[in-house]
Amino acid sequence: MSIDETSRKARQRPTMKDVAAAAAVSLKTVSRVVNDEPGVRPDKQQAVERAIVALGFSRNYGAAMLRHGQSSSIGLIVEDSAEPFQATLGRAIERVALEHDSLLFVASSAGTSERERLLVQALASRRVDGLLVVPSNHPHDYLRIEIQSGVPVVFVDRPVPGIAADTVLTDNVGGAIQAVRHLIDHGHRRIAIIADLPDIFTANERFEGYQTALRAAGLEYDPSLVFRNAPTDRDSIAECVVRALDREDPATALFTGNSFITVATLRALKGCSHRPALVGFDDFELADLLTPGISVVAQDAWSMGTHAAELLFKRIHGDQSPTVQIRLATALIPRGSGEVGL
Amino acid sequence: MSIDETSRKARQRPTMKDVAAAAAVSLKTVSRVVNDEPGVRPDKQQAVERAIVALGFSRNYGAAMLRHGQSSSIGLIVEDSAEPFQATLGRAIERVALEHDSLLFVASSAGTSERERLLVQALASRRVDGLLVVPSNHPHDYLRIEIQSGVPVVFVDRPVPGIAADTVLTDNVGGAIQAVRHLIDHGHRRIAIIADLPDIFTANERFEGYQTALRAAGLEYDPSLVFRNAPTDRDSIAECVVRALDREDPATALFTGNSFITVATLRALKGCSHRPALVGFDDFELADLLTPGISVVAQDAWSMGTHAAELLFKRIHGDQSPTVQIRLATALIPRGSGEVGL
DNA sequence: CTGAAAGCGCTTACAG
DNA sequence: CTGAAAGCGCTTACAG
Repeated sequence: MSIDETSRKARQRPTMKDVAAAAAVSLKTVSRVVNDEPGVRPDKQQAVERAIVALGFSRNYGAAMLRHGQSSSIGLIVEDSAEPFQATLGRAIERVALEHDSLLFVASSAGTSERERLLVQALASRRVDGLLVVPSNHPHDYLRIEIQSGVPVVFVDRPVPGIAADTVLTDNVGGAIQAVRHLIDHGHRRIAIIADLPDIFTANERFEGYQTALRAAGLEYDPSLVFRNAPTDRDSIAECVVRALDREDPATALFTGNSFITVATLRALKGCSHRPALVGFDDFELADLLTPGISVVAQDAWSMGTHAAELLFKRIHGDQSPTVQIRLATALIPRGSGEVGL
Repeated sequence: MSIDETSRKARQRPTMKDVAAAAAVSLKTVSRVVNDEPGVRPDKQQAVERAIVALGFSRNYGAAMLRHGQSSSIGLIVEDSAEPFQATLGRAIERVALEHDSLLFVASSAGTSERERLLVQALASRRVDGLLVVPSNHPHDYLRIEIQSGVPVVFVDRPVPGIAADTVLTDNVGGAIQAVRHLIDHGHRRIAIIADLPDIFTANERFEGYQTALRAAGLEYDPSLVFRNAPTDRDSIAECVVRALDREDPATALFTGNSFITVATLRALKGCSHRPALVGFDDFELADLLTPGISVVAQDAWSMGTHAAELLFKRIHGDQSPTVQIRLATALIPRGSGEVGL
């Protein structure tokens, strides 16, 4: 009964063979019509089109794929598809995919390499035409295998050392320099940085920018103003804020290394009587509605996704030119918090 | 040259046949090992497993699908996958899908029915095992066709009149009642509502809750406090705010019908000397960091997605029981803006 | 426990 | 302009 049900359902969808029978033409003629191939007599063409509508036929891409090797789908692996930056990235990629008649699988790795490997394999099994990956900071041998198998891969937001593939990055160093210089321009000399763990690529680059900006301004580098070990929980970040401010020679300005840290810092600062100047890396919603508005160096997730996806489809369409790395500029958005003097 | 390249690439991936040859067994034995079927002698099993690793074999799901009719993938159609509520929905669905060894296609309809139809067809062509849809408010005949073809469909956030399918909704009426009663409890008698267009299902339900709460408290319904035509641009919403407040008998409290409207209202209110009380429908990030914190009635996107996906997989696994509709409760979160008296 | 044959729904390569 | 045959990589149904 249940098996019967299943096989009936499977048969319920009409195939090209059914269409051919209904239109009294051969299977191949239906195929030509469906694929817009030339050389079909108008009357047969019409008969086929009518049969397609009448039967409610929809071509089985899977079957076509089996023969010609293209699945008309691509995959995106991020850490967390619900996080705003990555969600926007996905939306932009989705748009480009649709332009190429492709559909997007979205999968979240949660930042673990086991999960990432599992997802790469799952996507490879579906024979996606290409893969976009925001890589976790771990070995990626399984990705090398896919690349060797001929699956185009583009890395987004972070490169993977040792694997040559197109990569789209934010200009993290430049962005951090913008942020810190902005604070220096407003008279600050003691600027603390609260950033992600040093094993994260973007965190390292942003720290490098921080140092460069200080050096360029002839400011002394004070290690006691550097907090690079902020784990991703609010309390530890709040502790960093206290350590930066609650002392004899406090920081007068803060540079926060990503939007999670920025927001956690704001929570810690809430209710403080004398607040330091602040510029955050990465924009976030409502930054302009807070009092004061939060100045940020913004990354452009939308163009990042667009560039990455376009790069990927070039490869899918056979582009064999050398691997490229794209760096996207950031934009300083002053909203008040960074324009506070001493 | 380029064609050669392509065919070489296509052949680069080893097939079960290759594995069978390498392990000196038949194709069927490889199939048994790959599918964890019983009845394979341990030594052959090992030989196959070794060959799989050695060749880097990964099963082609597409080919398997062709035979047994399951693609091990599902599709999600939302209006905008980058919008926080829908992004969280997608993330929750993704999680459930992975538990069922399924991968998730995410596609954004931009709220237009042409795009939605196109996406339904694209997903149907890929023979997804099921479809989750946040439907646009338009006819959905193309969906009825898919349902008749046997594709399980679950509607999320909004029902589709005339199509019987599992549906997961927020208790919009109850949530609106919670919000408005909260304002009434704090002494407000003149409560304005700024909500979405009446052709939107959720907007209607929330308006119904607004009316019910007023009636229950014996308050007069004043049509001049009702703004149900707010198009989705900031300026029109700002205009509604002005019309509600800048008059002889102003509203003392505002109920905003979704988070976009809430935020636009806050922007309009920024800098106002005397701000009305406010409760918004739907939570948003940083609502607690604003001054005052914004009180909201929160929907639970995560459980919404989880429920919807679990419902879908039950259907995929053959559940034929009657269609259900799930209503998820909302939660009032007081943060300050709604606890302002007269 | 094992395997040879047929077939899923298409496209490719070829013949007329 | 049209179609019959073979084959893509698997699973199903069956025979040993």
